Amino acid sequence: MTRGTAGERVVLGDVARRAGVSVSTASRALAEDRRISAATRRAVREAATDLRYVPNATARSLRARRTRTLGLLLADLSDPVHGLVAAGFEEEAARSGYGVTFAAGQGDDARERRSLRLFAENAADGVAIASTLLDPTIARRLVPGGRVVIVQPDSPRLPRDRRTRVRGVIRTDDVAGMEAVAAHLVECGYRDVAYVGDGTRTSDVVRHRALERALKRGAPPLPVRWVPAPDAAWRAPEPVVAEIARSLPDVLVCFDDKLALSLLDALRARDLHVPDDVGVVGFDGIPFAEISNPRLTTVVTPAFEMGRRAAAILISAVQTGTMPEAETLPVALAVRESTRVRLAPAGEVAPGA
Amino acid sequence: MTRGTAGERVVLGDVARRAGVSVSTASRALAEDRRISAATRRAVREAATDLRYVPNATARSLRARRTRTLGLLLADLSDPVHGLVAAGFEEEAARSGYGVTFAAGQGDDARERRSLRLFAENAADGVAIASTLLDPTIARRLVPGGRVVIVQPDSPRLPRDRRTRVRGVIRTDDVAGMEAVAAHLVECGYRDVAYVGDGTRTSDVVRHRALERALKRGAPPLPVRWVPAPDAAWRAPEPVVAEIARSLPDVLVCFDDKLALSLLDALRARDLHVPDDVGVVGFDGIPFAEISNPRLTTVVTPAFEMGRRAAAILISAVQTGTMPEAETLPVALAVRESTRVRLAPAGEVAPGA
DNA sequence: TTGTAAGCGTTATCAA
DNA sequence: TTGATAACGCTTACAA
Repeated sequence: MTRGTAGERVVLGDVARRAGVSVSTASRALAEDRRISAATRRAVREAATDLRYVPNATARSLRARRTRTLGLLLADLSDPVHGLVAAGFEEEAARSGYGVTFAAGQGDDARERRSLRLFAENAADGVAIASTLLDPTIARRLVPGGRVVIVQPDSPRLPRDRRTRVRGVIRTDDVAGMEAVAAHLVECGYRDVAYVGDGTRTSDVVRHRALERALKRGAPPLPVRWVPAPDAAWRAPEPVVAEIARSLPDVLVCFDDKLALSLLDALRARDLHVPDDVGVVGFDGIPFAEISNPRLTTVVTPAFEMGRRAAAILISAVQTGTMPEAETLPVALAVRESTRVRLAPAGEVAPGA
Repeated sequence: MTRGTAGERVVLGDVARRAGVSVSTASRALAEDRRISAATRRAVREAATDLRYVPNATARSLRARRTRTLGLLLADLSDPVHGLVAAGFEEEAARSGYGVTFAAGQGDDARERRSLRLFAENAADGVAIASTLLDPTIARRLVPGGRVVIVQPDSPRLPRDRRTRVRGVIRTDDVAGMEAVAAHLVECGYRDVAYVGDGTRTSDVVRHRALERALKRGAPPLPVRWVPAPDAAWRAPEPVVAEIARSLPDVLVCFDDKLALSLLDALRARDLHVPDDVGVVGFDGIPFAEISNPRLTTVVTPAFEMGRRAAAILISAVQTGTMPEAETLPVALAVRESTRVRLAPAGEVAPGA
């Protein structure tokens, strides 16, 4: 028995020897190179199967100067939205034969930089960053080829308006989402609207402002109260609800579903009934928003699809060498049980007419 | 300017040249090798920083025959339990300087094998498999070193009893969990108990049987009805609830929280009130079980911790060469609102006395 | 159509 | 304490 048949690692040389050809022929044969005769190709394939040959991607990557690996950095893997983004990212990457290595930043700047460095050392062909506070410019610097796509950027440094053109950014159309929310609130006859959010994150500011603007454009124009809720408020919503209860608004528009659902629970603990005492609107459309009690009215965002697009864009960037322009994915308002028509019964009464 | 200062990739040779030493010295210096003088070490470090040198992990891995990378294969990344497992796994791996590459099997056998093969080609130092149907023996064969740890194995092929000793397996103490559930059910005075699950997955069978046995041991012994619910029933629970409604049990013990929560919603849609008309018990303790309405009584499992342990065990196996024995992590019953004392008011009446 | 040999960027062996 | 040099396993000019 030749070497390689035993416990030793089987390498291409072993396959070549068994097939009675040279290493280069074996290499080409396994790559289905047309220059190698069909017979030789089959012989090599068989030798490879017999020996249970597993190609060494490390050696291949070193030689080829590309790893067929994508890096994915996100804030928290256990978050439902991020889980969906990651799932979509992995699915698309796998479809194209790319591996995915991932890291969670946990909102810790040092950790995020360390992760990007790890991606760099491991020579990821591209990197996606989802919902982290990291400055995109810094992120691009930390990734050698600059092949970075940012999903739902939350850095305060990124231009907030829709006109500025950026490359390699994927976001949801939060403005349109909030416009739909505003229209729905008006339709329901809500007057005293409160927005609940932390007041600093980019996506929070974007959503908050979009809501304000849309409501200001109405007839009559409606103001929006702001109820501050720290970033982790969804883990301990009671203080926020206490603040809310001091002067109950008609409806609460929440930064995201996690917050909205936890508020639902905390409101119930205070015997405040949704939607009778107060309406609640979420943002994201996570699965549990569909089966909460009451079911949550929310803006459904395509989290899984964002992940897919991020991977697709990266792979295309790797292959073409140019990073596609920013994409904004559509969202949809799902009206459910946590909001309802308030004053007049639903009808032909044009609001403000 | 020497080569490497420009856009070209900076390699160790560039650092060595700038520091005025040889490549080998530079390599050792960056590895903080004691044999290199402190002065030289600092000089090399500085050169590296100046040039923004990023070591090439691919080359290092090729030479060192280990990648400092772990593979994680799970069924569905967007599932809350898996998300937590993944988060724990990544955290522990990162703590030890390991990267994590992951893949989702989506219950597709071919896809799972392909993922394991990808891990093999990329020479992951170890692989963790969570909640997949893959036969552990096959899994071990597909991973070169056999360094596999299986989290919550769901293969029908794995020995189900607690005596058999296996290596590299991490599971939760589902039997103890169901015993606690049984005790709670008895305490509540439930008589007509139904178990809802798909009837095939290992964890389903384990939980089902454990519940049956625990209830059979009571005084009086209680039987358990079985309500079949296909694997994906939580996406479309209506047919299951229809079946349940034909003859309403006192309490539903569900395979997992996802199923329990979706049943909660479907029951409500039918005007069946929980816990007044029927009690509901879940399993897993996912975050939303704490804030559902009613809040879900469930067996809380340490999903995040399972991920941590899996990574820790793998890393130790990589370093020591031996795979630690199976671990069973403790669970805890969380009694919440979806179950309640039924017949007699809560009191000193010993059940069955 | 196939073989020879160079080289990807490290680390480790052996000398000095 | 440091330096030359040979691997690691693969792909790809360049030859034949």
